[in-house]
Amino acid sequence: MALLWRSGEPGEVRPGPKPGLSVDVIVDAAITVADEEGMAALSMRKVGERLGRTGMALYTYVPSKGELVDLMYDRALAELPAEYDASAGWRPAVTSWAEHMLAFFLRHPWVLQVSQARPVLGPNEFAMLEGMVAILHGTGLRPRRLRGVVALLFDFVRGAAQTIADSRLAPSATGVSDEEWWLARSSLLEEVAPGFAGRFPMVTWVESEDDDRGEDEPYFEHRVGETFAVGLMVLLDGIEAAVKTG
Amino acid sequence: MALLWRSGEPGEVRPGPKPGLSVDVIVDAAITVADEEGMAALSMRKVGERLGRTGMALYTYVPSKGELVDLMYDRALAELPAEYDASAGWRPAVTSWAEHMLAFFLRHPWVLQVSQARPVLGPNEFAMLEGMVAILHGTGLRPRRLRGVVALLFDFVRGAAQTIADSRLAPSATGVSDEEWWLARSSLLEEVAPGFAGRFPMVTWVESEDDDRGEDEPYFEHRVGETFAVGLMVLLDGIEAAVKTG
DNA sequence: CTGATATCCTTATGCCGTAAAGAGTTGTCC
DNA sequence: GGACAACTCTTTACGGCATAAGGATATCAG
Repeated sequence: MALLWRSGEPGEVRPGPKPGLSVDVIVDAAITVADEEGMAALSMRKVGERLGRTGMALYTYVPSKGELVDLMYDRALAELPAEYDASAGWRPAVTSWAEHMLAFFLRHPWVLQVSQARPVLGPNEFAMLEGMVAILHGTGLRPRRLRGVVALLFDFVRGAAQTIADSRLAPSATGVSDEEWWLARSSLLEEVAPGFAGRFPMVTWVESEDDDRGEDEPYFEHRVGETFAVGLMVLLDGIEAAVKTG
Repeated sequence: MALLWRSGEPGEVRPGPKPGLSVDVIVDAAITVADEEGMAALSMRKVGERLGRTGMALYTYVPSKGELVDLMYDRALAELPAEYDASAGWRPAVTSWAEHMLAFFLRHPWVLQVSQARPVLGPNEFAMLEGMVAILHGTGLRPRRLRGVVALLFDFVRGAAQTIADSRLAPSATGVSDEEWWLARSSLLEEVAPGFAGRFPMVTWVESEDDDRGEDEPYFEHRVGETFAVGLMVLLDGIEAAVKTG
């Protein structure tokens, strides 16, 4: 964990060859690999190769793959804004926070496989938290209530990001196009599970489009984005109720 | 996916030795392994050994480890209630759903590493959804709104479960006791990150206990459970607002 | 019995993280 | 300058993983 919080080390002069790498370039290379090929394809050897070294060379700078992943996570979080404009009230600020967060997760889907695995406790994770607690501080919510709200917000955004990221991977994995996949989903289910609609009437109903939507544009990315927007609205209303109760 | 929905196969008589195993006993054994040793320790070989076979023997019944994990997930979900008593209104019913769900995740922490990885679309997953949509159907919420609420609920409970599961693993991994770990967290941070409190004042504030709590009982399990309860309350209030708006 | 089909095993391939040992480089101290 | 220690990076190796390939054996229909 010391690596997470290291600042610019003094760089005392020491014997031995000049380091050809650094923790920073290793973390950057690892993030590139994860962005391009996904977390499953991330290996020490592959990161080493990208830097013109063997996989083992990385162990001079980083004690293990696990620590490298922690570093990747915290470094990636650095691209998030540190502050949000709450001058128009907490609602738009929280909305902005959630949207930045969602976009971040979609830019680095591999983060979704890190953030839920354990508390990493790096500086940029705290900076992100700091940003959103700062927004909500003005509401007058006491710490205990506020912790609940923070957890709720974070879990919701992460879950929504996960769903969207999945919806992007699923079709390419099966070879069908995006729209086809989601159009096929229901018929596929009826085929493999005869009587699906009768067995799960509520699910069938809730998955149906709303009355005010045309039948011609049922593609999933929009649908899932809509679900995010609705969930966020409901969540904000819940916070509002908590704020009013004091 | 056909395996997920297979009912009792007709069992047509066919040449070859009698099957010594079945998909069911394999899935059960795999769940036992995952419950006892965690998802990371789950391997085909280990499941095979538990059944007195080699790892390769499983491939007669199950096409890949990935499919086995999908089957594990859907089978585990079967232990959840199919219906909830909504006679006292949707609020207690949803609360009950959330508590069952949370307990389920904590009973099988490995599920947390499956459920967010991709849509599995097994029968018991739909049964679980059916149960909670049935609760909310009575609120009069339209499908679009309801989808947002469902996603919100599910993501929240899963995220909360993840946090609690982490808090149980973290100390044992580092070798310190549970209370020590969480007591040490702040001082550890001040040590490794001098000026933490000044750098992240809001985080420091929000992590402080509420005024009406004694200093003598700061252990984390309670704290995290509290956060779950608060989050759920906020969430329910949000749903209530959505219901009133119609 | 024959031939087809099934279960299950052994073996092998190519990944993975990382331990161990050593080659080569660069500094400090005498 | 020479010795030594510290350092980077490589090679090799170990034990694990999922799973492809091939073979031994058991069980059916004919």
